[in-house]
Amino acid sequence: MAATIRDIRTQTGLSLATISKYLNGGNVLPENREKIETAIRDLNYEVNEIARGLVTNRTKTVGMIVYDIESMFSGVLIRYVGDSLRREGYALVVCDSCNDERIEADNVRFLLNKKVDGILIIPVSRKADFLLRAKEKRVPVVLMDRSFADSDFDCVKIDNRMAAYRAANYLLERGHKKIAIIASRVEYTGWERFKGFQEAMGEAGITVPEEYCKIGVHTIEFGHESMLSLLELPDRPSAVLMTNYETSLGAVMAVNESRFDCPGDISMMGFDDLIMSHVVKPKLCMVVQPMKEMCEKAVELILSQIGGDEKRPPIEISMGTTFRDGNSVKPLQGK
Amino acid sequence: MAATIRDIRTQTGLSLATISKYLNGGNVLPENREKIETAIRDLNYEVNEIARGLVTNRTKTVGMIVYDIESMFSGVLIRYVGDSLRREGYALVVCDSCNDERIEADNVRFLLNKKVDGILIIPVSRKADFLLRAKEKRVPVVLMDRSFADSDFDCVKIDNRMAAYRAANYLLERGHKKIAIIASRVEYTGWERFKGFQEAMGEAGITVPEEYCKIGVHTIEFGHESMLSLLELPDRPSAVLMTNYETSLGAVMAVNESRFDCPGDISMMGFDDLIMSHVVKPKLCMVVQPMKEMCEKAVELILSQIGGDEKRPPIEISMGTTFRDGNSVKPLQGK
DNA sequence: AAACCAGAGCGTACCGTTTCGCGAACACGT
DNA sequence: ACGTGTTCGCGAAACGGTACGCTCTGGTTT
Repeated sequence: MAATIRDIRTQTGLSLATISKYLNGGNVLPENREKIETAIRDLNYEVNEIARGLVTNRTKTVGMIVYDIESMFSGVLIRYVGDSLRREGYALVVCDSCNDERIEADNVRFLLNKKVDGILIIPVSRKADFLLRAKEKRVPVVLMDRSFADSDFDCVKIDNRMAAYRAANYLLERGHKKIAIIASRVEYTGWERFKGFQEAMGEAGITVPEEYCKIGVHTIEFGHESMLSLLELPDRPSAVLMTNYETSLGAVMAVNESRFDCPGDISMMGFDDLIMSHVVKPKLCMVVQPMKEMCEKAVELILSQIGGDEKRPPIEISMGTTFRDGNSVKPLQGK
Repeated sequence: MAATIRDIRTQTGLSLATISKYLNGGNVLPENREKIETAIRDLNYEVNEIARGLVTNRTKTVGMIVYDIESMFSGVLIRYVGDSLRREGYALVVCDSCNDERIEADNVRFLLNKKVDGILIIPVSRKADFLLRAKEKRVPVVLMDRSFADSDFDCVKIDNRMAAYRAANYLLERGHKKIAIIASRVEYTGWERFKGFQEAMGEAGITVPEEYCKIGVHTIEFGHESMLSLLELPDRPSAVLMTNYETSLGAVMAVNESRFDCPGDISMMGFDDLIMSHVVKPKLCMVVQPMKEMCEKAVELILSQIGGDEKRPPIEISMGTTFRDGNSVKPLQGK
């Protein structure tokens, strides 16, 4: 049905090799170039990427595996990554791990089978085993947002420890001493943020009571119930740090439902300036991650691996965060 | 590097044809089946989907073009569609039209060039012209959420007119007469919902004053500013119907910022029960679309087109909506 | 015993590109 | 006039599968 390179041959009288060379930007005589171009227009020929892929072993497709597509965070990453890739002519195939290591491993297999040129992944598993197959097949991998202790994959993430460290200091500087935190146990980022928080508090000479540390999962529900229980403590904290987007939302929701007022009765500091945050009241002070830049870097890395012939040592990029001001933190002057 | 079907041949001594037949579920002698299976295990052979695609003209990949990936609505659809497709062994390539018809047309070209087996699309354009190339190449298309007046594509959507009609009646039944609406001019769904609303109001013998009809775009910003201006009217409406997710959020945000109370001063009814809605106060009464079912149907349709040999007439599926109760509507008894 | 048939295997021609080795043509400096 | 590059084009062999149409075998009909 569709025109092939052979049709171009018959119309131009040139050989396949010459036409292929032209198609791939090689040098051909101006006269021949002319012929080929008109033939292409006449037959409205388009190269068949499948056939090309068969011989070049390239599909111009990369896969992205996200830990949980329901989380806003991965949604945003998908968008930016898709944009950047598309600009380079690559398609993006998205897979959702649903926070399940088994599904995650399956996704890797699926993508390798689909012969993607590279894999971007926000991992669920704590170990890199399931990525072995990719390495064996020399399919480039770039980790996003989370990394493994020992692996030698490219990686783009933010400095979580520092982000939380500074967030804690922000509260400390405004006179808060009784600061609680809502973080996560299992996820890398949540845990690192918890450590950063601990560090800042330690340096300020404050030991955080155990009931101020809500360590669970990064979900709206957990943020919600954690905040409710914090509010009911006999010795209520004066400020709370939520370490990701979902917990931030859950916590705000909890405060709004309660008889307490923010920032009157309790100050809050959130994470991730996604669209939803503009809607909730009060306007949250928060740590914002440079998501777009992160995605662009990740795409840059994966393309450099795909394009580069000789293997280079893995690159790990750690990005800084910024603050967004709001009115959810009350300065405690005299206290 | 990787084992090919020819390696299986040398190990088993069988012919390519037999092995291929086995791989595609054909009948082979038990003895040969045994040989092939061990060979596959020994060499850990996997069929090369690219090579297969070249001859079958199938890529086991479908494309999805969404009008705007930033909208939560499309995000959710992507997830459900991805899930369903994956279950059938298909990969999903996502493209974002950014609400731009030119980009949309480009996306179609891109996907066709990538030789996807089918295209799911939530269109931006009002006319089907840009899908012509797909039709020419006999690549199946299924429209989602929005349809064209005259085209003959499969389509899955909800009954927007009826949804809004019933929403309006819900308010009317609770004694509201001064009802405003926030809808959209350009988007199909918003406009249809506006018509349904008009119809219900007309049947109730009420003419909606022009200043109660905020017809613009389906964005948070528009919802926000519309609600603000409604609140400032000398003759304030007693209830407002927002016709999609984003405008619902914007409107809630506006009320929360204002000196008015919902449902005390003003009743609200929203659209689309997405996660964000749980967070905002008050809990919104809303119309909810059967998104998951919609996606499953869409996938079913596209796969039936891909699999089916003979062309069948296009199918248009219209789905009903349900209500979610909240406390954002105050019954006006005596009035 | 002839005719027929189902089931299984096989050869081989594709599918639409890229790539490699080689040779022709041409320009250039001596 | 003659080697010596350089540029460009060509034929043909991959790449890794599928599928058409054929043969062969052995059992069942008639």
